[in-house]
Amino acid sequence: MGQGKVSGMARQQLTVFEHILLGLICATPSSGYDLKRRFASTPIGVYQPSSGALYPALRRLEQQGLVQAQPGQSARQRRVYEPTEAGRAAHLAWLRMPVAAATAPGDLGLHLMRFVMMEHVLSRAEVLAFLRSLADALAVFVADLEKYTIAADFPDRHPLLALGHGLDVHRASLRWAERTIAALSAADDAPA
Amino acid sequence: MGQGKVSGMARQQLTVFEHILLGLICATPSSGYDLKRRFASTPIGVYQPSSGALYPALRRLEQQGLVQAQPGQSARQRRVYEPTEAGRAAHLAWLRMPVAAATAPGDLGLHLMRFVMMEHVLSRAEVLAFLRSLADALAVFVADLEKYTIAADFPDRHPLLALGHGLDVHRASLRWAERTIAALSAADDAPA
DNA sequence: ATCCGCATGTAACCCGTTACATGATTCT
DNA sequence: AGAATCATGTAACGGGTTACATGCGGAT
Repeated sequence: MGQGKVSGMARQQLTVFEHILLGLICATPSSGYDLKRRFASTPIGVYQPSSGALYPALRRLEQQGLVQAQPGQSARQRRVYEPTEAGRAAHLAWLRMPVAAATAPGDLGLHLMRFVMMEHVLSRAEVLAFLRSLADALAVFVADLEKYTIAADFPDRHPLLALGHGLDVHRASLRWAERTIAALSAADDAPA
Repeated sequence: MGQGKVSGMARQQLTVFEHILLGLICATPSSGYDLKRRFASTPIGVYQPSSGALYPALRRLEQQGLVQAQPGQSARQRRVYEPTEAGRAAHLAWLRMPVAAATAPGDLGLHLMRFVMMEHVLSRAEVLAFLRSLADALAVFVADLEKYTIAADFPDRHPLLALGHGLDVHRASLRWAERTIAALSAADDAPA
């Protein structure tokens, strides 16, 4: 999870958490508390960042010049952050990052997060290309796992069954990607 | 992931990683290097623990009296660990830990790991009960998510689509659990 | 005036990562 | 003997967790 020693000057390469915070701030300027509540109210409370993670991360983003506290506004007991130009650029670049086929299964949650944040930011063509490359990566993974599964010759049953679970789950992801491509391709506009 | 301040005396409550190491050692006594290779050769190299994680973790297990280096044996440049009685008991307790419905989706990988390690250690009845409770937890989660999904009224499309992915994936897990229950119930013995 | 919720922040701790260091074995 | 591999270990660093500290604001 950490990405190790870079030392010396300001570390580029944001953490996943930082990227997500930046994305949320790009969507709507927010204070730390706002972000906290947004995480809390998210469909099923997956991951509730602690204060000790949240505020330092915001400061790091600020120090790297990716976000800035809104100046005028009001009380000084509430720092509402908004993205800088550099911040928006970094966020955009993150959204556009290609899907690495090798790590796609492990990064699935991350890619889903990116998918959500892409809406209204990237073009439909870009979104479709993203989904296409995600589907391709999953297809390769599923194919490899299938090959491995039939070749495998375990003495025990549970390992093979567990492998089967991975296969099922990634096949479901793959089908979702295909279906979503179809859905987004079809809809030119939704009725009210 | 960490479980925070316990301070003072020997911290009980092993980390997931420690539990897995303990499980591997219970299955077959191993040195750190052995374990490393076992991780490496695992179906798809998911997670390759670093030396800096592995050896300290083994020492912690040793200090808590859960494993011990085989004494007689041979060279002192290769510590082969075997479980102590306390270690076996802790491993057993871990395998028998009930599936917490609230966290089951997030702990799915963990539960799969436990499922693999259960073979030949727990009775078939216990394994089936485990799978049953896992299936129940997933069913609840899926039902909740379905309810949430139809109730939800987002202005945007992507969040709903992403939610749909979660639904698909967990439905696949649920089906796997049901199917696996059936498979293990049916087989009294496999033909050669 | 006080009490409670908003809001930000900090200290101690834990553990994993990278990268490096260092013995022992084995092969040639 | 020297090289490659086996095998264990350590230091610096990053960042998340819990738990606590602290100020401001509005309600009673």
